[in-house]
Amino acid sequence: MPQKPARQRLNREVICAAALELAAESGSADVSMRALGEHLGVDATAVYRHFADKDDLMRAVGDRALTPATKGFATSDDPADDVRRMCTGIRKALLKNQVALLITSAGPTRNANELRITEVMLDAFLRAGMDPDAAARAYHVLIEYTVGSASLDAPLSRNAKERKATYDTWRRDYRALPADEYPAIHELVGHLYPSSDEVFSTGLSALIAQLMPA
Amino acid sequence: MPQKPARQRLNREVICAAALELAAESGSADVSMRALGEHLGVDATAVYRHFADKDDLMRAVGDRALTPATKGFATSDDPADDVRRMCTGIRKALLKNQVALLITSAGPTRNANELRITEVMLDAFLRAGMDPDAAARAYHVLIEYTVGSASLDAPLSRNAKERKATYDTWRRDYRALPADEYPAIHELVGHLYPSSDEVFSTGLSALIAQLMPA
DNA sequence: ACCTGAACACCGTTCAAGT
DNA sequence: ACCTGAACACCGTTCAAGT
Repeated sequence: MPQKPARQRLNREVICAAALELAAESGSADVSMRALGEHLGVDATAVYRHFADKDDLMRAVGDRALTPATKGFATSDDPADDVRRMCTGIRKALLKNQVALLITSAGPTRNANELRITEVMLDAFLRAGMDPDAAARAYHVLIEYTVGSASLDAPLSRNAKERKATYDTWRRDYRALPADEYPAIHELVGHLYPSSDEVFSTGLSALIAQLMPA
Repeated sequence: MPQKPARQRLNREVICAAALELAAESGSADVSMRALGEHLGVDATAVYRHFADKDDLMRAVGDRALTPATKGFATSDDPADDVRRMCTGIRKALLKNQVALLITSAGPTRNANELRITEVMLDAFLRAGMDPDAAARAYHVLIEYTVGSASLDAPLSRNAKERKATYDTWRRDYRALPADEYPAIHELVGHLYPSSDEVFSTGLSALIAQLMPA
């Protein structure tokens, strides 16, 4: 009678999936190799048979997290809207899996989803009639804004109630400042820290409006 | 005869200065407490008499690195230009000291320089005649863009020759892709990775032009 | 071919002890 | 009041050994 397979054979796919599970659970993509090994039911060092080092693994994990942004993305006849939807999808995927900071620190993943995103966005700029220099520049600006702001928003994005409490604390800190030294802060403190999704949307619209021809 | 003072008494100021020295030397703000102690000629754990933990220390270091951006900053009668100069100064200070990623991961420092920057920028938006909501939003967008893009540019910003080599490698990777699957990348590959300062400037101008009234 | 486990060279942080 | 040093509970990674 056949042995029941105690656990699945290790490969890059199941390792990345396990890392994303741990990241989603813990709220941080900073997963230790030992914790990852335990989650896989395997010695921590077994992962090194499939990835050169942790950096290599983290790049693969980061790219895998972007799958929802590329899977089923459909180009429309409105290039500006395509760019907007793609950037919004990237942000959503990064925040959901807590991998924005990971990608920011590990650098370009050069993996499948990242390449697809680049192709879709460059294609949209070309369809909008932009010249090559403007198209390349717009691509870099929008990627930096999208990934960069997700990195800054990530620590707060987990729990709505907790996030609101943090914002309240920060506003309280501002109100405690001497009003004569910080008059503008005192005047605007009630308006600071709106929803970070709204802030992102404001900047994204501004960049698209300014960088892409009407 | 008096003992010569073997080394300076420890305080927050000299500890931050030492951490910034180490960060500038190593090209990364990720300094270990043990390395910091050695640099100070002191046991690693002595730092804990002056900072609650490493996070507390890193926030102080991050804010201290922003000193050049606030020191001697003079408000003009052109609010848009004030915002532009402030954001450019922040970027320069972050990249010089390699502290962008540190601030991104540690969150707001709530220290003197950060508060000064907030006051100067909010004041500029008010002087530009913006309503409170638009002013607060513009502040968040510009800070996220400035700090976020510096975080992404930081790993590359150290050495011009090395940076160019990295860009060349990335362009080579793009050219190796199948042209039928990635036509837009192939068309634009020669224009990708312009100077990151130019990319930043493009985005900054676009945001200011769109968010601040003309 | 793939995984294990000991080992190495590190971490941040606590706490009793020194001065 | 301030610093030391041992100790604790971790890290990423290498490499010989197992199967």
